[in-house]
Amino acid sequence: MPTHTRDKLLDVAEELFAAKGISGTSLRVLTKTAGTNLAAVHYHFGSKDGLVDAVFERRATALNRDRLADLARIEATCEGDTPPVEDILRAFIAPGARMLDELKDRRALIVRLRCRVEAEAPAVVEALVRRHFGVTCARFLEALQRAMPELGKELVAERFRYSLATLSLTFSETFDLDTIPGHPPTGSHDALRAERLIDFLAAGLRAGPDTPRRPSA
Amino acid sequence: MPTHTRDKLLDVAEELFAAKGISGTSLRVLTKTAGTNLAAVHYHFGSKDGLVDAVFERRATALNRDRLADLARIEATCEGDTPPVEDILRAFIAPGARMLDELKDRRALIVRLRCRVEAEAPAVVEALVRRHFGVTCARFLEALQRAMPELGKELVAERFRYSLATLSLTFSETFDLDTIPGHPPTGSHDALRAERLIDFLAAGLRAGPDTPRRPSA
DNA sequence: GTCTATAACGGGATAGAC
DNA sequence: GTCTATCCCGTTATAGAC
Repeated sequence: MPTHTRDKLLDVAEELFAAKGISGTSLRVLTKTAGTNLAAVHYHFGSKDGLVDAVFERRATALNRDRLADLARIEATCEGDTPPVEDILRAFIAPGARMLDELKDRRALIVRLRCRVEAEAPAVVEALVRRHFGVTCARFLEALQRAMPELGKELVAERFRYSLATLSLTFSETFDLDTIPGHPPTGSHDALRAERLIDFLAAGLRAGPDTPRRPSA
Repeated sequence: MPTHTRDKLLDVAEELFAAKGISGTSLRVLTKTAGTNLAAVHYHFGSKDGLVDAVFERRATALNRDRLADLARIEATCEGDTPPVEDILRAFIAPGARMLDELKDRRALIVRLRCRVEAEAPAVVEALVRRHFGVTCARFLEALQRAMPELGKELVAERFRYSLATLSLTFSETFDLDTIPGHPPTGSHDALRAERLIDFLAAGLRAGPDTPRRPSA
């Protein structure tokens, strides 16, 4: 295989970036782990930034495709009407959860990468996140705004932002480890966790001022 | 003032850590911004890690104190009964939002730091977040579990985790800038945004399988 | 308590052989 | 397409004068 080294670099980079962050991963340990050397990175990707972008793009492309396809399908199902919020959320969340379950052996994924990127330099966030996810997120935002016209576009946008924040951190490893001592991550099956997350987010997105203060008690 | 340099270092460090992350901030630019030099850091804090911990602790101490005080107060108000979910959330969220508004001129805060830390090395997360916020989070989790016994402790714990994730990223600068192109951050007043966040999270925390699929349409 | 100067190290990028 | 060797820079940490 001519580009075997290239793929190996992508795999190892994805894994290490997700685990230790981008700036926390040096090309030295990266290439040593991949069984190659520094020069290979610069030959195949031009620079570390080039490698970062390639790693990100490989998953983002597939993820965006699946998300938009799922959304289009459910929108086609309910002719003329808008799909329920849960279904829109599922179209956004499920493809990532599916990926997580499929790639479970290698502990690397764009879903975790998305969280990792948060703390990189603003330029990196701008270049990667907005570029790779901007249009898809805008598309889903529209769908949600159409599904809840009574809330107003601004409020839905703000709540969608909250949802994205939750999603970003939920599937990261580090967040599960901390903050609540003694309470390990609940389910190993990410697809199941996704359903519980959808319940949580859908209720939050739909929240109205008329929410009952005490449910049943 | 004898320890003027020390305070200056803490202020500048907090600001830069929140803006560029910990590993993204070098002691060189940090000390130059503070108008001092490398040696001062090691004299006052022993190492960069020592500085990080001091920066974190200064805000965490005050934040935990305020959060627990607010919670104790609202629990005292409703004798014997459990306070509503919104009030518990407000006791957790409002102190941070207050801090943000008060320290607005300097754009630094533990609330943003909390997000920044996410992508640092796991050791940093473990050392800082769990240590500084562990007991307080556990205390609030108990309160929420008492407020919603019908949901079961595990589900409440999982949803509280979602809430913490949302809170962590919501007040970060970077997250607002990306992901949804063309939609700048909504309100400048963080206390107001906190109330909207409370609505969102409370509805999510309380979500039941009986949530209506379409609210009013 | 604060400084300058420097040590000791690790980072990404590159040249050039093969 | 892959390697070794090296360059150059920025990093933290430290020594020692004041």
